[in-house]
Amino acid sequence: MSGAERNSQGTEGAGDETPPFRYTARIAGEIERNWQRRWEELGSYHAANPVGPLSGEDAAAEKLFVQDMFPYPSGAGLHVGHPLGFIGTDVYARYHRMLGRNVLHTMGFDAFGLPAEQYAMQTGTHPRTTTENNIERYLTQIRRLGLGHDERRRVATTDIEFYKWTQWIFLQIFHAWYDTEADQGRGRARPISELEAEFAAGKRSTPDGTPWEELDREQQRRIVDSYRLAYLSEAPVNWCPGLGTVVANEEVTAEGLSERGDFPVFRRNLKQWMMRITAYADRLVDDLDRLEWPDKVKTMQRNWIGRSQGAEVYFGLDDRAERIEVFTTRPDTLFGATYMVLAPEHPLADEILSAPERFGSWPEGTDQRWTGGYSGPAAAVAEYRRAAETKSELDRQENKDKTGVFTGMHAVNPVNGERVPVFVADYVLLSYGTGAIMAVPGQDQRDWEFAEKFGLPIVRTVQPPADFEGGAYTGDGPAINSSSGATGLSLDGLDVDEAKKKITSWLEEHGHGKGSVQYKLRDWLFARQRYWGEPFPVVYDEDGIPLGMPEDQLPVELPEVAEYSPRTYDPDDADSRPEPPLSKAEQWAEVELDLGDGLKHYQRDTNVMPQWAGSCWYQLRYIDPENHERFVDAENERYWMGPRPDRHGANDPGGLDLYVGGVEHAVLHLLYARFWQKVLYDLGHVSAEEPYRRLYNQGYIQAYAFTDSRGVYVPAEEVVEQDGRYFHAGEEVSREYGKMGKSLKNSVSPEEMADSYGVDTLRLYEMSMGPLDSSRPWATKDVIGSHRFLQRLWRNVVDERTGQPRVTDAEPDEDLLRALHKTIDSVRSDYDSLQFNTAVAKLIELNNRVTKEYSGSVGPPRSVMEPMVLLVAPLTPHLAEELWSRLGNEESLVHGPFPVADEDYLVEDTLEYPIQFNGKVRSRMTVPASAEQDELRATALADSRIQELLDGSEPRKVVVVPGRLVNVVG
RNA sequence: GCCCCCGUAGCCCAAUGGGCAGAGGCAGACGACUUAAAAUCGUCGUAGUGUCGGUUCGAGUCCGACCGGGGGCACCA
Repeated sequence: MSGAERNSQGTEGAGDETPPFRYTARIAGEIERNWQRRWEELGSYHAANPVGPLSGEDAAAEKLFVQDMFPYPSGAGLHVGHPLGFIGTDVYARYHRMLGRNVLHTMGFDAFGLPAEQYAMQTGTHPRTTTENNIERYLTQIRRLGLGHDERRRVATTDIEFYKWTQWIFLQIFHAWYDTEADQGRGRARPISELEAEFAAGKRSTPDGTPWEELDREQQRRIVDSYRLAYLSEAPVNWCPGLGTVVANEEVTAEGLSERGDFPVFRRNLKQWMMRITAYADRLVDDLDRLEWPDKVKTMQRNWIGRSQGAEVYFGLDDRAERIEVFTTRPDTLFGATYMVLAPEHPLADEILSAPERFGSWPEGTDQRWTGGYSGPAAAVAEYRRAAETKSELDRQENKDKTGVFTGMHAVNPVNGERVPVFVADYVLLSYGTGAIMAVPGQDQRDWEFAEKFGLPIVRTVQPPADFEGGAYTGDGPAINSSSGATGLSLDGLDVDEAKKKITSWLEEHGHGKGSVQYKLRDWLFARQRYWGEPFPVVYDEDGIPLGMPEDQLPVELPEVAEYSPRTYDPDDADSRPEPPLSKAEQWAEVELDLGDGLKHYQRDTNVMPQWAGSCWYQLRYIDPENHERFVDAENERYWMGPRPDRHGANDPGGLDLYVGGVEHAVLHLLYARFWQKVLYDLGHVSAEEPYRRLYNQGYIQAYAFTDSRGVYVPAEEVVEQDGRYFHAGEEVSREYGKMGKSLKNSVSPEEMADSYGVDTLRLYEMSMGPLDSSRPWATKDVIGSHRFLQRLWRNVVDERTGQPRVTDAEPDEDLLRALHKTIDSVRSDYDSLQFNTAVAKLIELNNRVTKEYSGSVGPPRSVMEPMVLLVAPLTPHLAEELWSRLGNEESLVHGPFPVADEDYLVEDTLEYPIQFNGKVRSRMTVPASAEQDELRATALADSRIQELLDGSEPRKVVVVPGRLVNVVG
């Protein structure tokens, strides 16, 4: 499309007769540039802190902290979908700023990450250069939107001053441990020095009981290190050869691929940094109840943490000292446990492999189905394990057929002394619970399937309903077949909950088990073998013991390297090993330091932190971006984020007031950030227990895309619709609905819209097209409607020929006053609840009314137009400022005033009631608003139409709803 | 397979704790302005709320089943 044609969709193409002061795209653009410059000169969006370099008197006011999810400054440029949430938060922030609140709203950049690194690999451009260029470009785009950000508070995670504090926080976590006994068993992070002191004082015994002072320094360190909240662990991690790095569980899709790049991920034992997020599992679940978050996100976090209550049960083994420990959520079904299953990697399976003499052949009478065709348990288990290891996650998912082999061992069910066979099967996972289960086919569908296949006994221990058909019964019911003469225990007749309680205490009493809680949540794998991330502030001594850098040596800056990429491999090469880029900076990696016992040689950690690190705490840095002494000043933190029981109830955990972003961060960023916040809280560095008190997920702007017969995308803006079919250049094309993007040829940029209509029109349209939290299709052709409204509003204030105000000092009539105050009232409540679409509708409605009444030579009353200008100001700030100033006001309206509805105009003197007859509206009546039930009833029954319908008979019933209607039932 | 959310006019969307189905915008028709067109302004439809059943004086709203769309989880014992 040519430039001229493109313009014709806007108002720029208006002919010579266009009145000189009409609100066109050209005038809108001038106004927007002007006011953006004025705001900058005035520092209109500067929020005052109580103390420090950004302190100011405004901090005496009630605060509001509004935040958008940290954007990644991609080089691709924004489309109109990106700023939806940014505009939403801006409208909310502006509204509250006008109400007199001290509003903190800014935006920084989550700027570490792969794209800049990959671009560096291709072009040799330093990732910092790319990142900084992208940030500048991004800023140019969002600044044009007129967002009221405090520019002084912009941060980027890649700023050295910023990541110095990210490293500092890492050290706090590294130098801390979780005391599960603290705070009445809720647990709390404490400094690691306090743990060492407990060991040294003998208050806490070492794992094997050796007195502390008898251990050498290295042994002591190994023990202490095993308690740290950030720790090194040699454990199975997600190794992604295609990316050349390990990734967190949260970054692996259900198909076993990396979320970024879709490369296969393999479980490999590698030494890696972990964060002990599991220590916080209970608090992370429980505190969800204290948050004003969408239920959907809370549910996703609950599912991810996956807390389940149950019991550990110990099964003795035939002729052996060991026992098998299992975790079950259904200890009440113990009498139905007819076999057991170990995960293929279970330690007990190792013993079978290491004792082929004992497990060389099958016990007499072993069922053929149990052998897998092998000569004995040792061979069968070895082969089964090997097969399980090579199976990818995807294979395991696709094939849910139960497989397994018998181990040759029998265990003893503690409740009745019966011998049950022990199997190895891959439907049991080593990583969950104890890696072993008691199998209860009667009450578990998976066990049922296995039992059927292997010919194992099935015992129902819960009575299913009479009409129950099918396999395992997992519902409630009375316990059956659940007693034993041998042990004297009986659960028969108890319902599931009662039976659970009884059996759990019986197990504890007899030493056969105990109540237990399990979680799906695993510790957070925190290291990446990449370049463009925060280096770990850690060095290793000659014993390989990790030591935190002293605070005064922070930041540990990223070194220059020749190669920005880690070594990557064939995506399927599971046996490859990570080689971080920083390990190639040998000069940097080897370092002489004095860490207290003289100048010594150390080796730096060559991993970098995952991209999530910066976004775990950036809200704290927004508060105090210029503080060089501390990551955030305590008083400033308390002001902006501290708990406010007076406003939010006694249980308020604190946190910022409104956090808006997409739902895709439900478990990653939002879980990690909560975790860091809680550690910082425990260690006394912050006053808020939660980072984000209120969360709101904005929807997405989507778009139609069109493909021709070859399946190639054609420019969406050139497609025409005819009778429900779509054509491009005369050829029929097919329509699909989804994302907006350059490659789909359906991308619309904010700049195009701003050029055609002005930014205020774009902002207004985005806010009016639907509720902020729902997704909807973009429709460029609809934007004109928002623009027309602004033109009419402008015309009601400004004479299009002279540019002079049209308003008069005449008093509006009472009807108009009522309409105005009703609008004020409902727009305020819509703004409060983020219902911007209905606020816009009400403003248009009122403006249409004014337009109708005052379209002639007499302009509308100033006392109506001034409040209207103030009401739209959060949505269209540039236009509103311009009109406000043309109305003769010298002060900017950024800090108010904001109209207040006069209650007197909200109550009506008379009301029109519908009168229903048998539920259908048949007539109407107008009565005084004060009319009581009896009067309403009498007036309704006296209505001629109702009389007619009743036709002389008595109504069977009359329903009177004051303020609503009257329903006569005949 | 299980769980959650959503289906209102040609399209995007409104509609208090059940209480008059329509606030607003787009598109459309007609009209004003214009030599004409664009732009602008004015006037005006259209659906009975995905389907079936239930509760109720009264259901878009509550309950059940089903259909369609979106999302989450998926051997987690």
